Amino acid sequence: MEWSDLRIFLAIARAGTLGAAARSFGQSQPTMGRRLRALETAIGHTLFQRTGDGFVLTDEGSALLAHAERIEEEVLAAQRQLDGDDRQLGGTLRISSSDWFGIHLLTPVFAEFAKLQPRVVIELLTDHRLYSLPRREADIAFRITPFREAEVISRRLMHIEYGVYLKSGFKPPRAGDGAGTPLITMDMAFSDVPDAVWLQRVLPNAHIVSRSNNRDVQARMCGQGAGVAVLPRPLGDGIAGVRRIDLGEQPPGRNTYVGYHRDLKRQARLRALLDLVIERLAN
Amino acid sequence: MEWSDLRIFLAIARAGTLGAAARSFGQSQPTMGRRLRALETAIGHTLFQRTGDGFVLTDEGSALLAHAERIEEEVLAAQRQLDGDDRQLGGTLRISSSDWFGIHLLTPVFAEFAKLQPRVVIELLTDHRLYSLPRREADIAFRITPFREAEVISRRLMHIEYGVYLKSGFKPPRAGDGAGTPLITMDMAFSDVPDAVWLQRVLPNAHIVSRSNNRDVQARMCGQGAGVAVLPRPLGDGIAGVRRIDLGEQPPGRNTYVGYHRDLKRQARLRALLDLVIERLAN
DNA sequence: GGTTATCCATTCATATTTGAATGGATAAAT
DNA sequence: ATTTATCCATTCAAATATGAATGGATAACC
Repeated sequence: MEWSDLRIFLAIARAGTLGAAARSFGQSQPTMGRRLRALETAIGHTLFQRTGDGFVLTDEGSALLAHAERIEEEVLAAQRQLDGDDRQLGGTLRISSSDWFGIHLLTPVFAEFAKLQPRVVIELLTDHRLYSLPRREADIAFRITPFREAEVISRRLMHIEYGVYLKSGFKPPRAGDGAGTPLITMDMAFSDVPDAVWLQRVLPNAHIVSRSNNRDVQARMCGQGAGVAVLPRPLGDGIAGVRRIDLGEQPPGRNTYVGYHRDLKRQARLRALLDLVIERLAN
Repeated sequence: MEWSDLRIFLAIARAGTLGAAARSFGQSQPTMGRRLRALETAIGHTLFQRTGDGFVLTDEGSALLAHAERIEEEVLAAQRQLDGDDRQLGGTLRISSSDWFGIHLLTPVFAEFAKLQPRVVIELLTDHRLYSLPRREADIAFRITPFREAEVISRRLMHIEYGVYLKSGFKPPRAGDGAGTPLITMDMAFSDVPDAVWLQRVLPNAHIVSRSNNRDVQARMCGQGAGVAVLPRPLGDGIAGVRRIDLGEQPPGRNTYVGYHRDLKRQARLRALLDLVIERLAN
């Protein structure tokens, strides 16, 4: 049984004749007659009596009419819900990013977005797992490496400068040496990131006192006077009690990329959030 | 939007891949893919994310899934109801017949049918209107004239003999005369029915004292001694206190026909009732 | 690294559905 | 009685949907 034939049945029941139903439904009279016949055959019951004046519902037809009307209501409810979500940009967006990026750069933008689109729920995931966009583990991802997946649409979002930071009032280390200088750096798994490598090259005699995979942790240790740290400038410049020091050269910056799955290209809420992020952060 | 495509959507959501859905649904993979695309276009939302491992519901897809499942339940409820009506022979049957025929001949059969099929409600209409079968004013009609409508399926049901009746103990009139004999006969509109014409021919000098369109009224008057009446024998033979008299020749009998609309040919309850009526009454 | 299995998307031939045109039946108007 | 309008059913050509075959991509296994 074709569910769509129920819609034909509804139209005929309401119009009372095949011709009138055809005209209002936008399909030809013989087609509607045939599809009604197909429905009657599929369902095993005569739904109308055919007269010269039109079609009269049988008892079975009347019973089915009640069901068909409820089905129609459910279809319309579905359409209203989806239209409403679209127009009101309701729904959830799952975002993945690194921790400091999410905390310091994304939250202001998301707070602004929440005021603009109060019905969108943003779920920000900041652990180090690489969330799979194809598997819908995340809808939008911010990464420091370019996206390689074919089904991901991405762009470079911004360039982030890094800086070297030390607690205010502490004596800066000597560039090219660093003896006696405690370092705060990335954890072992990320010890090969460009800024960590750079720091050990510039202060070859310094010693590491603290490792973390969390930039905020590094920043807090630095602020407590534990040592020297390379931090993204958006983060470091905002930490109280630390200053940026000059070691004669700049640490390497990083690009940040944003990507989403191509199947969500036309999703209104994703587009709206992305537009705002780009407007506020892109450089 | 084709409602049937919702069924495709349901199958894919449940199977998780296009191929598996196609195999279980009995339609090819490309067709299901196309119909899903058509649905997504019609509804204006992406319902699945396509991955190498199969299809993953979007939020919109999940919302629609809930609606689609309710629609499916409604369709199945409709099918169960119609199947149940059919199997249990539930529903209404509207029957039209003349009054005495309904009262004396049909009621015993209908009482028996009610015991066999307690869920069928029989509505017996015995006024003189010619109920229209095409307009579903009646489902089955019993008439003394053959059915002429093209869409009506009919058959001769039985031959009914008529007899002349008089109160027991009264003196029979003289055939060919009837002077001084009161007659009980049909009303003016039906004064030309064969038995009424016959009675006046056989007793040309008799006088009419009572007319009625109701055979039971005629029989009751006869039983009260009001006069002579021609009655259908199934009726007259059952009246207490009257006897059938012989005027030298038999009054004309009548055939009774039964008809129903051809669109109801396969309706189970109609067939069942008709079979029982034929079994009990046909001659 | 090569092979196999599984996935979805696309192409092209075939099957099915659809609609314009026509015809028969009926009712209403003239 | 004839004409007109409206109804549904049927035929045949055109349009659309469908499925078999094929190809590209990915993951798992050897």
